[in-house]
Amino acid sequence: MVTIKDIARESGYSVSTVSRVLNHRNDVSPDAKKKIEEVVEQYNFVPNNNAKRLKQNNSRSIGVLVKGISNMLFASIVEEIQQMIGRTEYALAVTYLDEDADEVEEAELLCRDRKPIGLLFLGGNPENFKKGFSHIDIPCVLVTNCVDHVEFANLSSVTTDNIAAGKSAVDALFAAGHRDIGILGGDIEKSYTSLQRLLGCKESFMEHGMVLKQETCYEKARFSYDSAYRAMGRLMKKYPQVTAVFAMSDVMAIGAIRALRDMNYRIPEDISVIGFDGTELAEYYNPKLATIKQQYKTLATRSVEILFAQIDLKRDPIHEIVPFEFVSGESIGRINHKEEQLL
Amino acid sequence: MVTIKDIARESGYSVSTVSRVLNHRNDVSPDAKKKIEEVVEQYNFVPNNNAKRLKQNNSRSIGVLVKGISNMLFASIVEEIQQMIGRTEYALAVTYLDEDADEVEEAELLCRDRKPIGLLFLGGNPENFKKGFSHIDIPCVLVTNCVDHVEFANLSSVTTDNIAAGKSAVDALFAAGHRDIGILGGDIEKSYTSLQRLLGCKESFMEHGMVLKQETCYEKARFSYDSAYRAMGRLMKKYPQVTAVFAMSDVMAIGAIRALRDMNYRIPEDISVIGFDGTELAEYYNPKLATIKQQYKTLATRSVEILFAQIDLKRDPIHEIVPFEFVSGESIGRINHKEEQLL
DNA sequence: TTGTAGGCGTTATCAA
DNA sequence: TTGATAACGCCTACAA
Repeated sequence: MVTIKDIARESGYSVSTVSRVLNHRNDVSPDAKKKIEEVVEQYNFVPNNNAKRLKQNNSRSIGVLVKGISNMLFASIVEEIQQMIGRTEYALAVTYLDEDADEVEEAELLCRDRKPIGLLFLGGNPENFKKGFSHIDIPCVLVTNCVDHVEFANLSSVTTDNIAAGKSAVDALFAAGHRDIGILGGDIEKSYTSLQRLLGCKESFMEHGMVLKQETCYEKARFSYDSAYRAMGRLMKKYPQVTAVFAMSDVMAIGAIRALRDMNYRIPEDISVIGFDGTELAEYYNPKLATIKQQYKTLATRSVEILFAQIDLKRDPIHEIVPFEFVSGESIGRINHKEEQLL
Repeated sequence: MVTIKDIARESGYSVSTVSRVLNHRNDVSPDAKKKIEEVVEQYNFVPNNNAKRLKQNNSRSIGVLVKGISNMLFASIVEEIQQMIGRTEYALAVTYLDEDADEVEEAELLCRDRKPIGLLFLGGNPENFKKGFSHIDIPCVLVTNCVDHVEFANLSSVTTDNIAAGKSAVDALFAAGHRDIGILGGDIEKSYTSLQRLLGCKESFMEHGMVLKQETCYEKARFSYDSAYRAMGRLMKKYPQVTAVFAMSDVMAIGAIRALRDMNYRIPEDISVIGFDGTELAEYYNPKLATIKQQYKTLATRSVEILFAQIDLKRDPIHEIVPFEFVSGESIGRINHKEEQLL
């Protein structure tokens, strides 16, 4: 392995001068710079990151922790972040975590290893933050989630208003004449986002003079096709009158639709379905999925802006709400057939 | 930051002994082990990976380079690999690369940084291997791709037979009576896989007494919904008689179907579509996608087995072909309406 | 502008 | 079974 010493020897300069050139510092003569760069090129030298990071205490990098690898919304957000950071001098260290990993613990490890100057969490469980976030002292932004009732001096958040969005989804179903509405969502004990969306649903029910009976109309699922497929089966069993379903992600919605079709229901003629997230897939699916679209570009942009405001401008953390958008799609129908059949 | 020295001081033992305990070695007295572990626990000490890797020359880890973050097939394979490696003493270092990154260059960096004892490439461009793979000297397996005409002493491959699979896809379309068959695939200059599948298509055409006219019936696209959507539009323009389409990934197939539906074609009544990969989405889509299913479990299992055979048993590299499976779905129809309309 | 030397936290070698 | 001590490759005072 060729090291900085080899480059020093071959170029005729000292290690320090080589190091200076490598780090683009300006206290080097043009001659030295040129010669050293030649040798670096010739030997195809790449500095050893481990040695570098062992010594340095601030790598000019920012870390991204993504919870859930096949989350299309997160994929879009990461892409956006990558483009933004790509234009700066900073490097990006993206780490993909399992859906039930402890992102805060992982963040601690990342900090030790890479010494990032800031962190972006895509998804995250407030419980984990309450438990371990105090160990982290660099500026952070929690994206698509917020931590209520707990304030940290270095933690901002950027999120869609999940309560309002959940309400909006169910409102759309009420507006189409539905009153027997089922809901497919995450485990509200663990997924704070699901809990908030459910609160929104309850609000909508109230506004329409009804009470949401959770035992009957809420069914728990993981955020995957087949888990939603099975959940939809269970929901149908315990709440057969259902004429409309709000699924808390587009993936869930698609799983539910397949389940319903396999039970010979037509979407939206027999049963209406609305999803959440507004991923690309929603507009490519048949029928086009009605959904609540999270503005992934805005989420990404604001997260990065807020992070840098904390880092460079030493701003206090803020908790920002990003607007969402109702996408009508083709999967919501006005209520009719089903009721007639039952009467 | 608490270091090994602190632990040494607090426990009353030397740095070396602490290091031994940390690395689970057995030349340590039970007393020392116990005491040191207590202190480690108490101080919540985690060794510094950078220092560790700087010093060590073989981390017990194996690296995985995944090309294309939102590739569902790869996601499934990674998951499978994770489960397999999870049962061993080895750690996994997964790196996600952009679709047009140079995976071999990245692999070199990974080797420097993490000193893995073996590498798994999910996807990869043979060109990159020809160019730079000679720099890499640890056992590697290229998954879902193979490198023809170039033999490296440390590179195995496990792949679906892309030629046969491509042929099989088009055979299915011929079998349903189609003769005007369009193809949506990657850039055959860059994507070796696409090239092979296209070769398979050509074979099928020949067997059916026809010649595949590439200029007319092949349209290039990226492996994304909207790129395939646009490509389908172009294909329709230059080859309006088309009655069936083979898309070289399920994602492409779905993009194509949306484009066709937007042009008021019904699938499969007017135009048939078959995809490739056999991802979960294929069975959740409407209509259920006909597709060529790659056996991701077998691909994963064999890759890992072959890698370890190279590492532990010093076996020579092998190039293995994994069977594929035709999934009929609901998106292929026998030819009828379209021809009638045209006559 | 350049060079020397010390140290980052760990592991490995060698003696004890 | 333990403990000094010398690396690993790089960065950074400090000196020249």
